[in-house]
Amino acid sequence: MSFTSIIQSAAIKSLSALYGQEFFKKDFQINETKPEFEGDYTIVLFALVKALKKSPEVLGHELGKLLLNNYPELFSSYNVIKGFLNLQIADEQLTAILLQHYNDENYGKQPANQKRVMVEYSSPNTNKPLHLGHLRNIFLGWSVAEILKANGSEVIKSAVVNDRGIHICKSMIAWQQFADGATPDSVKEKGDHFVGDYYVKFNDEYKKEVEELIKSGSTKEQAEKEAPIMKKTQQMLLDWEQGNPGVIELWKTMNSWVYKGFDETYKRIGSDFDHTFYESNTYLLGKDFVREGLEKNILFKKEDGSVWIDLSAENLDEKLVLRGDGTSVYITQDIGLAIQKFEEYHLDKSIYVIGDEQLYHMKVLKEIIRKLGFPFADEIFHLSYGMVELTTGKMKSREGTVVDADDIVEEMVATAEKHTKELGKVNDFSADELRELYEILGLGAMKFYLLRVDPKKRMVFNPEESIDFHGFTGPFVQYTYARIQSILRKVDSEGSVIGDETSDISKLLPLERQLILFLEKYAGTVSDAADEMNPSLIANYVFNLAKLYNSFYAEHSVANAENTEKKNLRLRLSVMTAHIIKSALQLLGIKVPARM
RNA sequence: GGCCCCGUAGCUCAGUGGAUAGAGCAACAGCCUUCUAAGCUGUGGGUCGAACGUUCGAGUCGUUCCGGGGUCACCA
Repeated sequence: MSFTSIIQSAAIKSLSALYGQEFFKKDFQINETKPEFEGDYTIVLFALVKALKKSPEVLGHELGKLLLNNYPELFSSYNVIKGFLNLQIADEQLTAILLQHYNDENYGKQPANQKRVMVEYSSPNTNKPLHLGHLRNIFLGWSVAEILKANGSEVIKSAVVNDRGIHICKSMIAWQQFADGATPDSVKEKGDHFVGDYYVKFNDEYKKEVEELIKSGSTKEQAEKEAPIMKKTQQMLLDWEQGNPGVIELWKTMNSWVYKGFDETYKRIGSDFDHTFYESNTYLLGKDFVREGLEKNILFKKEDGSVWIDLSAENLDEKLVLRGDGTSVYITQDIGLAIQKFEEYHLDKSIYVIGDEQLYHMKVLKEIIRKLGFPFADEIFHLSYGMVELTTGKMKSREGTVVDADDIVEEMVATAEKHTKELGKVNDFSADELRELYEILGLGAMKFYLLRVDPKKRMVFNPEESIDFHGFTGPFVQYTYARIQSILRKVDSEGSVIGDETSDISKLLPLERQLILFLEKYAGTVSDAADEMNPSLIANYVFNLAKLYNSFYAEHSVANAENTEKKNLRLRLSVMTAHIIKSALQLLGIKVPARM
């Protein structure tokens, strides 16, 4: 149990004893004491003043005295300033916590809670390579999945691959028309980039044809419909839906190129999935539910045969759920897949990591499922995140203003190499060890950068300035870990071990106290991050922990401490800090180096 | 236009109704004979977009306005 909740219940009991009435959590607040005041935790008394008709000062002293009296092992002193009762935690309590947890690599993790959750993320189209926006999505989804696991849930990581549809046919047509039989192998290009090139070629050619048609007298609208390459593409989509063997063969071949490229990227960035759904398998799902919805009068049919849902009562207007010709739109299959997920996997919760541009779409989806009468509608959760924008504006693949995922990863790894060589601290590493270190640092910088901000907020990336390795960054935290390992190696080589004495621990110095108090908060942070599905809470916590440890490190020597007791205390502090850094970074998908 | 999100230091961001609003970057000044200087310490930098309201107390809650973005397709 965290200090905050221990203090909370202690205060509730003491207040009831003092004033003979019941109190609850919501009746007062517990905060961390601001650094300019003496104390560790603060009970804010204002809210109690009215109910008890006592001045905050009197109240504070009465409560403070009783707390100290009733919990002498927990509190060592208190003071009252205005309406704030500041409490100091006893040193013995802090050292006890340290002793209990310092060597527990699972500190902060919760036992299984019998909840099964699916997290869907990544969900790329198979017609172009991944870009920076996908990376935010992937890192976010992966991290949230790990955070939920740490809190005891069973998590299924899933991806939906958008592998069919008109956009896929565009690359296929362009390949037929321009590739002259080229393959990723023949031109030595990564498969997803190779296919992406033909998607771009399609758009170039399409634009050219439209312009020519306009020149020869067509209107813009006509030209866009009549352009030969577009007509061919639409025909190909029909052929695909009818299972034309040649088209299916080409589709399979080109998709396999893309998958190979994606797999390479996923492997490098450390992303994985327990299950992949393919849109080509699921796009027909949902039609049955549309029929059911019509029977139940949840949906209605317009004169032209198209099917709609009226959500104007929910402020969501009318939404099309099936085309007039009976074919699916996006939401049709989403309805089907959403239901299939719950029924097949017996989920308690289904999380979708999707950009905030689809907020409306996801609200509608949830509402439709609710109206269809499925009780799990409330357990569909859209984890929406803001777009990654460039200083020059939005990323658009068609206009070539995207930051390619493979490129940026490569750049980060190269930057890690440059810094490492300049510092020259690991000149004895083998080539393999160096390569591994560069990956750990480069990806650490990249992931931390994308995860340290609140997912909900859109973020700006400046391609001109490379991502930093100093300050509020992954490498800063990794560096702190490496420093601790260095201490532990030194102590180990001297043949010392951490003693198991518990008595005679001298008074804690301010930075030692602060560190223990901060380490204690890790479990609460992991739990908050899970409740809010927000990895940035972990990133902020672990950065502040590293910062605090670095101050401690600069101020006090561990290996050459004043005496054995201090040395043991500081070794424990260091070991626990290292464990938590490793654990927290793992939740962000970031690895730690033993040296850097 | 309807609905939704966002405006905090020059830049990128924390701040979950409580005390004099905090970090990182950038700028400036110090600190390596001692466990890794990718570090530490310090200085400067703010009408929290604006106004009104609720409250003992508002960056945080409410209303209105201003500025930016998203979305409202028989697109995906």
